[in-house]
Amino acid sequence: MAKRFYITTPIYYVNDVPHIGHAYTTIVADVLSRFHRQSGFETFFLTGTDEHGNKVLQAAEAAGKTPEAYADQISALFKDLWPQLDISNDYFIRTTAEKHKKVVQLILKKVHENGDIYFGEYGGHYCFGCERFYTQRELVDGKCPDHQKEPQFIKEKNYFFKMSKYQNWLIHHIEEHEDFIRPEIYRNKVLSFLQEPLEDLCISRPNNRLSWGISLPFDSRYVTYVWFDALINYISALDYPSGSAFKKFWPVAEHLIAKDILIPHGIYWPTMLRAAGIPPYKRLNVHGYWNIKESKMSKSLGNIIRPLEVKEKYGLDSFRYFLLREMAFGLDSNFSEDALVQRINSDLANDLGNLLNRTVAMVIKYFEGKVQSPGPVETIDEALRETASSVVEEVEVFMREMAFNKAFSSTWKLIAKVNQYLDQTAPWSLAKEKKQQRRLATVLYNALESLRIIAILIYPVMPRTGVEIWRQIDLGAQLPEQEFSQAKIWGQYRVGSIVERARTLFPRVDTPKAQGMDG
RNA sequence: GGCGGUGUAGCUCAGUUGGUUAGAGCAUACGGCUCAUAUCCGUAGUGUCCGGGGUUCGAAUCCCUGCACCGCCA
Repeated sequence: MAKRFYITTPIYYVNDVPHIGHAYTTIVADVLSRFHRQSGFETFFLTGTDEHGNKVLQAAEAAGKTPEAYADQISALFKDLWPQLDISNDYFIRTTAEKHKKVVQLILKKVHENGDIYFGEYGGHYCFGCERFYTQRELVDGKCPDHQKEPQFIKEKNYFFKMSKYQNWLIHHIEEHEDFIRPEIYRNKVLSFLQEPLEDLCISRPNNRLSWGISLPFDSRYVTYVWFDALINYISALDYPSGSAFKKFWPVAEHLIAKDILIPHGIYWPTMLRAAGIPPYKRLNVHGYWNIKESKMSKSLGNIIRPLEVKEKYGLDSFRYFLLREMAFGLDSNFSEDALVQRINSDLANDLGNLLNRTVAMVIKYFEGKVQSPGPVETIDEALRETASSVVEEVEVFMREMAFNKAFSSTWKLIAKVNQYLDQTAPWSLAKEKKQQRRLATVLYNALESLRIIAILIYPVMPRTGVEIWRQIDLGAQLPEQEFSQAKIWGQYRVGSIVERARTLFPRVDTPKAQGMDG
């Protein structure tokens, strides 16, 4: 059985510029992809942009552009951002791509022919800006909260998807598959949502009101609305129905989303797939929000965190590490520069960076940079090896569970253990005695070997740092191709390597109080 | 209004099925080392486990109730 892994991010809507939320989701997907590639999985990592709808059309008009040109421009903002955050996606899907539109129409046709799409009438308070209906309760002083305008009551005929027909099947499927939606709190939310009767889903808009969309194959007076367009990207990118990528990767599909789109992904999408005769995805992974200073991030509060600004100021790997270390997957977390600086100084500069630095410095000082072969194993060496081995095992389990905070806290147990090991074996004292040269060589070898392993463990989240550690300890640039299993085998580090003292891994951030980016 | 979540050390949080003196990291204080990015190692803490009531030999954990904050739904 081939080991395969398929991970998706949502496709991001192009009326918004990239912020920390987009960055987090995409970085998590990247870390998972790198980890699975390390673990020998054939991996497909998908991200992209959602480009239809009125908001895009209006923004295009405001900018004096065609919607095509405008979508190209904003889509490129995302596409160009990802390489700068070391995102290793295999494909970038756009909903305006021909291949996507074809699949959307194919699915619509299929579901329509199966009798699961019908024509009906719907009336309600409609906000043209949002291109959606509002309930009375959602309105603030009778006005749309986004546009501060009174919605109009309209009645119109539209196409509906018989979602209700698949409600029982879906409940059953979720109950049978414990891992279908995780963490559990989101699985429970979906199940409790399903306790009420599902309404059918309105899937069209008349094209005289919304022209920027994909035409219904069975009625050209309408375009499809939102979900039958956007969600289908996950299979159109794989060249559904006959593409080899679809056959290989769909059975192992895992989606990654923030909690705001739980219902579309947990309910609409599986029922759509069912109606189209496609098996459901394997798993939906749901994460929480990044709050800024205890409040929600929003344009109106002016507290948008821009990923490239953080990278510029603190470095990319630090940012990636912080995001994964600080958030318990599934829960909300707070982003603050103070917390980021604290992580950088204590975890990265003091613990990890300084460990590499002191180890390499001693090899240079005592052996002119050349790694000597180790001597007999002592009890304290054995304890270090055992810690390394148990940490590697824990990290593997935690990564599979998406418990990144635990995975890295575990990795840091090993880093602390090596610092402690150096303290207890005191190589600087051994260096003073001629007959302790072999013991000195052993201690330094063990520290370097630990660093080799640590680099493999941190590679998914901090690829640049991992590679830099390997370079400094003369293991070359092969870390990205290194199997995770190599972290499990002690003693891989080559005797005779020439270590190199290069740049500081993480400079300490000494500003007493960081400010500017979040306030 | 209905449902759900959260409330534990100064801060961020762990605490499995109820079981000894409630934990980790950071921050703080003191001590040690000097290879290292004034870094590292060790020691020390401090807690009305949101309030009240109950079950139990025993409750942060289970039940009831109140308060605060958050989310989803109507």
